[in-house]
Amino acid sequence: MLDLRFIRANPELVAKAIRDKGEKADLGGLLSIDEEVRALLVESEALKRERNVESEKIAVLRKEGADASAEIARMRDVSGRIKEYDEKLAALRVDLTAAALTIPNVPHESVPVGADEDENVAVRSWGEPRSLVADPVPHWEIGETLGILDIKGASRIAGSGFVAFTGTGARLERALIAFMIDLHVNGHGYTEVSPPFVANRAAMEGTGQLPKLEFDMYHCSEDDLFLIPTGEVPLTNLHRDEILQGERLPVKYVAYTPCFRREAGSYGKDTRGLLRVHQFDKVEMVKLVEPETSYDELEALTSNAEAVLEALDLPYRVKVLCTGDLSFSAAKCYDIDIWSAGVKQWLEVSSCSNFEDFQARRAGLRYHPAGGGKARYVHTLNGSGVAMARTVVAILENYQTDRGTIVVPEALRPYMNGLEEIT
RNA sequence: GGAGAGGUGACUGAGUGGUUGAAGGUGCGCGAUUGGAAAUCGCGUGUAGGUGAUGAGCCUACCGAGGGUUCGAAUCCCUCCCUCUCCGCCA
Repeated sequence: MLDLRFIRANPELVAKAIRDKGEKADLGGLLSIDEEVRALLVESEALKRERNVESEKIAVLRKEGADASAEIARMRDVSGRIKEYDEKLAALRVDLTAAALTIPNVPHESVPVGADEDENVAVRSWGEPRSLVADPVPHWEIGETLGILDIKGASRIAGSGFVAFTGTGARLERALIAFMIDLHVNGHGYTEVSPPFVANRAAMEGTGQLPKLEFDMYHCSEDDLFLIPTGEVPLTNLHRDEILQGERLPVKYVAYTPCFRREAGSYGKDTRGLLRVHQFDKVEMVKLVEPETSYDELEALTSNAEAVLEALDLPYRVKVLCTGDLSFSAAKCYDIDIWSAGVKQWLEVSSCSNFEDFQARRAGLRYHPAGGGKARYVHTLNGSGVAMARTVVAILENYQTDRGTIVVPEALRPYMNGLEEIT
C-alpha cells in the first residue's frame, strides 16, 4: 500500500503507474473520499477537543462539590454528535482503505514500460543451452522409467496437478533443498527459518496476496487459514507490526517451504509433468533492509539465486520485467529462467523483487535508525533461491545420458551419499 | 476440548473512573566528568492522523482487537484474538 500523502502529492505519477501496470484503480474516487474524510475529521476533532476541555472542568466542579449538571447535559449532546461523526467517518474509512488497496506500487524509474511479458528486457545470460544427449526425453518419461517420479500415484492422493517423488527422486528433492539452504546460509549470510506453512488473513494482506489472489490459494475455512503460496508470506510477516532496532538490519532470511497454488484456470498449456503443479518445494530468500540500500540488495539477492544455478551448472537467463508484467506490489523485479532440454523451454525458477516500502507499510515493518530519529518503514525484498520442481525438470532433462540414466550434478553429490548417477 | 493467569511505549514494569501519553528502570541520543574508556551525573527520547510550508506550534486518537456504559475509560461491562500454566486428547 502506498502512503496516502504520497498519492495526494503525486496523483499524476500514481495514475501513470496504474496505466503502465495495466491495473484498474479508481484514483479519482480515492482522492475524493480522502478529501471528505479529512473534512469530517476536522469537525469531529474540534468537538472532541471541546469535550476534553469541558470534562476537565466538570471534574474540577465535582471536586469542589459544585453542581455540574448543566455542563454534563451539554456534553451529553456533544458526545452524541461526536458519535454521529465517528460513524460516518468509520464508514468512509472502510471505502478509503478498499480504494487504497487497489492502487499498485509505483515501478522504479529503471523499469522498462511495456504491456506484457513480451516486452520484458533481457539483462544477461549464463551458460549455453545444451544437454548430454542430442534429444533428451521429457522429464515425466524418464522420471517414470527410473521410478523416481509417480504422477499417477499422486493423483490418487490429491488429484491432478500433484506429483510424488519416490526413492532416489525424493532423495534428489531433499538434496536440492539442503544444498540451496546451505549455500545461502554459509555462502551468503542468510539465517535459516523453518516457518508455518499456513498463514492468516492479516499475514496474507501484509504481503499483498490478499485481497487479489484469494481464489488462487487453498483455504481452510474452519480456521480461516491459507496454505502459503510462497515462503515470502511467512518470512516477511515474521516481524509484522514490529519496530526493529536499526543495527539488526539487514535482516536476511532463507527458508524451505512447500508452496500451494490452486492455479485455477490455467489448465492445458505447460501443465505436463512438473511444469505447473499445485504443490512444489521452494527455497525462498527474504530481506528487510534500509531504504537507501534496497536496490543494491536487490542485485545481491538476484546474484544469490544465480549462484545456485551456476553451482548446478544449469544455463539461465535473467530479464527485468516491464511494467505490464510487474506484480501489483513490486517496484522492480528480475525473473530468472533456466533452459530445459527435454521440453525445450525456458522455465521460470526465480523472481527477485524489491517492494520498497509497499509491503512494509501494510505489514507494519519498521525500524529505528541506528543514529536515533523517527521509526521508518524498511524496504522488503524477496526472491526464490530457487523453486524446486522446475529445477528438477532441468536436471532430469539436461543431465540425461545415452544409457537412460541421469548424472547427479556434482554440487549435489555430497547430499546424496556421493551418488554420481541415478540409474 | 476443560480450568486458571495474563496482554501497557524499542524493552522492562507501575498504574482499577477525572492534568496518565502514561511513574520507575533499561536501551538510545546529546552534554558534563576522564589522558581515554567504564562507572557516575544532567538533559532529551512513543506512534499515527489532522492542521500549518514536508518548519514551529496547535489539535485528535492510540495502553491486544472490536463494541458498550459514562459528561469523562488504560482503568467498569460484553465479544473476539493471542500468550503462558495445569488437565485431557494426540503426532
